[in-house]
Amino acid sequence: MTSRCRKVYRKSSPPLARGSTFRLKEAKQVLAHYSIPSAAKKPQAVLKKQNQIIQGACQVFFRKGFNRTSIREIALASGMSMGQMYHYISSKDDILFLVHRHMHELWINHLSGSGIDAIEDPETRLREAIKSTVKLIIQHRNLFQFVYTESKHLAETHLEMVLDVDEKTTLRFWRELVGALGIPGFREKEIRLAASVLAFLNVFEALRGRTVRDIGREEIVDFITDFSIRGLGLRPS
Amino acid sequence: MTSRCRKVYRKSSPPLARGSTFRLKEAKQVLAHYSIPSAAKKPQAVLKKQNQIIQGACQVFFRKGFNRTSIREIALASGMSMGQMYHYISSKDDILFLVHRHMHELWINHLSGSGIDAIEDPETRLREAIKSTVKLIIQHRNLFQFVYTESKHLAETHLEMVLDVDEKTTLRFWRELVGALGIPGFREKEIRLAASVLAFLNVFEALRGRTVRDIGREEIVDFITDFSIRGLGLRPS
Amino acid sequence: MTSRCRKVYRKSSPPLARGSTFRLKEAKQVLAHYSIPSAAKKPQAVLKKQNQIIQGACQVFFRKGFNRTSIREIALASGMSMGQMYHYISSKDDILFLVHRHMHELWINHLSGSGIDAIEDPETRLREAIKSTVKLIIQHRNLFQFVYTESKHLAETHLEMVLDVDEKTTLRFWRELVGALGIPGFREKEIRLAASVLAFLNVFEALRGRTVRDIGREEIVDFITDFSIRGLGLRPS
Amino acid sequence: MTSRCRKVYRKSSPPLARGSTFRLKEAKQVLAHYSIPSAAKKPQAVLKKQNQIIQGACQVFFRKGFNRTSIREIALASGMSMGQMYHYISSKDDILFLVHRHMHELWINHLSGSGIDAIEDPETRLREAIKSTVKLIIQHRNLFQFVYTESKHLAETHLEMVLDVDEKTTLRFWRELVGALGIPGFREKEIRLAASVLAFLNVFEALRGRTVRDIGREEIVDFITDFSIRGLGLRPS
DNA sequence: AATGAATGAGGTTTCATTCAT
DNA sequence: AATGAATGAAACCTCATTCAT
Repeated sequence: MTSRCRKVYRKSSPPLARGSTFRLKEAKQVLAHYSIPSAAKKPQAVLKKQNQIIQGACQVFFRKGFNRTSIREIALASGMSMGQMYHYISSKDDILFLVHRHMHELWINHLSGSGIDAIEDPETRLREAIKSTVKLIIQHRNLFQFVYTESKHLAETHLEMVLDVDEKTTLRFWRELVGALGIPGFREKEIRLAASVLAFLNVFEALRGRTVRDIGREEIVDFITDFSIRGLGLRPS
Repeated sequence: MTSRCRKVYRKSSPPLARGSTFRLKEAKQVLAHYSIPSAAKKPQAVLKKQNQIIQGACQVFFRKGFNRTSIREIALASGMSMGQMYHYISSKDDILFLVHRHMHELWINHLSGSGIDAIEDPETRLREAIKSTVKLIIQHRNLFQFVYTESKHLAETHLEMVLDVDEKTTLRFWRELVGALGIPGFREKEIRLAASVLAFLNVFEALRGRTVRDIGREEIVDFITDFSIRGLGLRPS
Repeated sequence: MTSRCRKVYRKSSPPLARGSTFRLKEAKQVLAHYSIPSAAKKPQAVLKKQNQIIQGACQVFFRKGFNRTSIREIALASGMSMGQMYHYISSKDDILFLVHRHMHELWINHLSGSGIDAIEDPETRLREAIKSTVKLIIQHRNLFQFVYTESKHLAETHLEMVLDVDEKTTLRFWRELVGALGIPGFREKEIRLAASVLAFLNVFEALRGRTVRDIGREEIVDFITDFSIRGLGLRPS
Repeated sequence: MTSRCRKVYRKSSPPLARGSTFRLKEAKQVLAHYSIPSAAKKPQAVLKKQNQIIQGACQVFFRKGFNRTSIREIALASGMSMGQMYHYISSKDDILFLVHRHMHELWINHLSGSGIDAIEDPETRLREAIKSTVKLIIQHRNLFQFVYTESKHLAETHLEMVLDVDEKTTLRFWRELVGALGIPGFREKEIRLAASVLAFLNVFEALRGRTVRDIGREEIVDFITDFSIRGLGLRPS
């Protein structure tokens, strides 16, 4: 009753970069290892169609939430018949996972494009990463809000996968950045805790921004950035 | 299809304390103004039965989530027949609201009992409020996690009410505390933003603690407290 | 994928009478131990409604077979709504099992009523049992044909139960009768084999009678009876 | 809803050998007159591909039954694409018919190879035919079980054809053998009845052998053979 | 006040068959 | 001749809510 899913995912040994220099490129590689089984043969068609599904699903999901959205509605919004859709996915949960992965890709690509990895100074790098992330999340508020509140409805296998992705991309990314700061008194434990808290704070506007919707985006971005930096004991620029 | 609820709540003008001294007592009063319509006559019986429902519902909700839990299961866990339960509530959403209110009551009572209101020094008062709240939330992790992730599935009327309660108790409480600090450069906007962020950070462990479950509760409490205090630009004790 | 059923049956230690005198009464008791879980409370209502379902289901099953019959059709033929029907069963397979049990009950009651158990002479008793059984089966040709060809479509749990019932009523009954004959050279093995073959032959008309439908029932009954008796090496009356 | 099949078979007047000497050769000829329409041109390719389909289908059918097996699975097991498969058949029912015909061919070839037709003495010929048939059926238990229990799910046209084949090969074969015995009191009616019963008994192990699986094959073969011979009033060797 | 049976719309998923390439 | 993507009609089952007792 708990789980309605029967098929399992193929994750061919998702590699976890060891060492102190986890960067965005590696995060991308990690993502590539998680895929949804499909009856279709051509990988390219799969990618295209799954994107179509993601787009359609988001339209409805953001409005009604995961549970109140029926597969029929998703198919309609994606411009596919239900039969066709099930050619490219195997369950409703699969769609949620696709959206989840889409969110991660969006974030990674955004950061890659903003040249974070190239910044030398660890403190500046962290600040810019936060700022850039918060901006993105505010911009795609619906997506992040949806993913962060609905992922928990996934059934076992899918849930594990989602947590896995999170752990191996987001958390690892922040941990690396915090670790590079060399804050006195911060050992592995504190670093991980800080990384987790940073990742959490980033998503503030998407999850609880309702109450501060009258405040400008810029101000919120700056506030969260400064709050995070100061929270770590650093001095805001 | 979006909303299955037809009955509306009686909220007889929920009063919002004006002035600079919003305290926990007033939060309690606010809460008292939100109630669920029931076909039953005796108010006391209603209270008792509704508590029974809350207890039963939580047992199942925490395990299976709101949507996967059927009314029948809640009735069973509450030791009532379905017919009886519908005497004291009018819809499944009502139950979610009851749990929500229960969470708020728990928090207010907890803070009341810890003598926060009596602390003179604003900085100490804030620090203790945070610490006490984070402790409570970790202790009742399931409840807070459930409420914070499931509330958004409520249909219109119920959702408004939930947000209203939040606004008039939690947020107002933190705003008052932050406002009393007199941080330079903090006008109403910044104060509200800070209050929102604090309230959000408190709930970190319940929402994202999964990733730091190997770290001791005490350490997490202290970390969140210090992080919050520093984030506001204050000096941790 | 193989089994769609999740709920299991309560069989509270189905007793298997030991010793040489298994009779129809005991077969009845065995049957009573197999039941279908139902959300309903009053056992009497359950019995009545389940009978209603059996009657309705048979109307459609005999015409279209198990797989081609939808539950909607069964509900319709039973004069119930689908919701109501699912109050008294939990799956389509349950209905098939109910029909199976119904067939066994019919047979046991028929034999009970024909005074088989009272016949002293083992040979006469066997002959009469065969004759009586074959008659019944021809009379309820559709029912027996249906049960004997469709039972194998059941999923695991249900299939086991059906085989169990068969083993503990039908087969045991014939084994007892054959055993009482004291045929020279017949040890346990031969007795069980003979019992199985007899049970199989009885159902000839229902399964393959199509090809001899122009021949009178009486003649078929006599032919099968004599064939069976002679087959065992006995002398027909 | 009852029948999903639209295409009909070409049976160019299947000839029924008249006279008292129906033999296996003629049975083969009868079979040859039943075929499945195909869009393909070369008859030989059709035969080869259809055999491929039969082999693949059986793998899955025996495991999951007709209804639970999807066309896709059959195509996979046959090493064909779905499109290709539909070049050589026109419906799922066609496949069931192919398997049915395959079973008959197997049986006829088996008997042909065992020299039954050459045996002079009618009693010996019958005994050997039974023995040989039962052996074969036990050996190909899955096939015979499948065909005998699933054929009835066929839609009208196909069902008629299957019964036709049965009537014109199996039943006619046994009728001829029994007729040749010249049993006193056996007129056409009794002969046909006996033939039908013999054909039915042969298949005992495949249909109900589950209950005697601990007993050796040899013993079962001998038991069925002797039982049949005695049942006809003859003396076992 | 209380019971639990009844309703019926709606959910997700499967699959035989057709069709464009 | 061959591929496999696309269709769309059911299929089985669940459940919030109402109602007769």
